Order: sequence, then structure tokens, then C-alpha cells
Amino acid sequence: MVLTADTAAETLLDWYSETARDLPWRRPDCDGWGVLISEIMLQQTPVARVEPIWHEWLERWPKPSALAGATQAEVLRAWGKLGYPRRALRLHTAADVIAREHGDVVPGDVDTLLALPGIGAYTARAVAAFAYGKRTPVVDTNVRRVVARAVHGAGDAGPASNTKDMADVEALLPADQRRAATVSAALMELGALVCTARSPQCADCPVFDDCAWVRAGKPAYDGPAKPVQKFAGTDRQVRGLLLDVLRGTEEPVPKTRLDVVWDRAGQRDRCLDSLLTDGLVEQTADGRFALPGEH
DNA sequence: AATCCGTGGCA
DNA sequence: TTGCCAAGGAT
Repeated sequence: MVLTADTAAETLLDWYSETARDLPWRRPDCDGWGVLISEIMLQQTPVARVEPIWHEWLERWPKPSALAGATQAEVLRAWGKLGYPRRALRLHTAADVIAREHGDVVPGDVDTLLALPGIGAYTARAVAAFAYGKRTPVVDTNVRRVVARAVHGAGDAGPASNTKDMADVEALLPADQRRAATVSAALMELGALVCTARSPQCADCPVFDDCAWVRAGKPAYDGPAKPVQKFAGTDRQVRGLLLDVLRGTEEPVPKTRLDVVWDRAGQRDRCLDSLLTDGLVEQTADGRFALPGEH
């Protein structure tokens, strides 16, 4: 029998209770705000780099209204080098909406969460499940890989298909809300610790006996090639270098201070323009540049 | 639907 | 060294 809701739930719950990492956002005293911050920070960013920053944020801004009261520059500096700094700006905006329209309490309803900036299909359901114990399919890259292998017998997940992926996971969730939420956490944890992308540790897998991929003889991934994201030399690198200069100064800087970080003037200026457009950089009245919200 | 958006660790 | 990978979202 291949992995199903019947076979999966008890096995995964037992495994999770014994094996799950003791991450701070999983502690019982962590509220929806702590969970939301963790989920945004964890988007495309490893746990090890998120943990220290998460603690700083929760101590400094224990409620959405506290973060909403900070300047964008403060938020971007506190975000540091987590990457994709637009996430920080969107979280800042979301915090303001939560403070003003939701009584300073992170919503537990998926559709309400989806209406907030920076919160998509994954994050909305992750918050609903992990902070509020809701039964809803939480589909991230880990879960897609686990399902691709254990259910479909493939070497890895193909291109994401939101509707189909959520239906696959939904089929694995037990009826009980609370148990379903923990199964969602367990599926993610399984993908993160055991059913990993590079070298899955099948010997340690709680669903080994029910895994379609194992039964099929662990065939290699045969789907479409995944597009490789270059970084060196891209606008992403240049934007990162420009922003790093501004994170390191309190005072606005003249453009000459930014010009030294990258040779190619055309690309450099285009990137600075895009940062201004994205609201990650502001220009002062006298023509200097700074992180937004303070000048 | 494909592409863009940061950063750093690791094999 | 280079390429892959890490709890996605917006357009």
C-alpha cells in the first residue's frame, strides 16, 4: 500500500513527536506573529540563518503594531543579509494592516492572510496550520518532493501546479484539524531532514514501507530540467551590493559612494533605478541616496 | 507560465 | 570551482 491518509497520519505523527527539531517558532508560547515572521524569513532562506534574526525581531517588535511603528530603514537594517529584502518591506506593510484592521492579531483565516502583501498560497496556509491548528494543505518545496516520491514514485517534484499539489497533500491529511496541522508540519520536516533533495536518508524514513519511490526502485528524476538561477553578474548581485552600502550608513550617501561597487555603469544605474522603484532606496532632496523612510 | 528577486553553505 | 540548494511571492 502506497502512502495515504490512513497509513500516513499515525506514522508521521509518531515520527514527528520523536524527531522534530526544537525550533523557536514551534514552541507553544509562540503566537501567530512569531509564526508569520518565521514563515516570511524562511522563504528561500535556510533555518540556520533565520534563527538569530528571528529572535532579534521578536524581542524588538513583539507585536505587529510595534513593527509598523518602525521606519523602513530600521526594518531593512534589521533584516540584514537574509536576502530578498522586499520581503522585509512587505512584512512591514502587512504588520501595519494587521495592526489597524485586525486588532493587532495575525489572522487565522486563509483568505484573509492571502490578502496581505508577501503572503501567498504557502505562507497563508502555513500560518493557518502552524499558528492556529487549521486543517489545510501546506505545500512547500519539501512537501512537493515528499509527495512526488512517496505518493507518485518519482525521483523529484516536477514544476509546481498549485491546484494539483494541494489536492495531493489534502488527500494525505487526517480529518481531525489539530492532527492534520501536525501532519503538515511532519511532511515538511520529513522533506527537510530525511527525504532531502540531494541524498535522501531512506534508512531513517518512517514511511519507507509505504514509499512509492522505493517500491519503484528509486528511479531518477525524469521531468523537465529545472531552470538554473545564475547570480554572479546579475542585477540581483548588483542590487545586493548597492543595498549593502546603504545598510552600512546612517547618513544619505552621494552617488559616488554607490558607483564604486560595480564597474558597468549602465547596469549599475538600472539597478539603482529599480531599487528606487521597488521602494528599497530613496533619494533625498539634495540628490543623495539612503534607505527609505528617514529623510 | 516564465522570470525576476539575495545570500551563503556545501559537495 | 561551479552548480545546486534553502519553509516563495509577485508580475
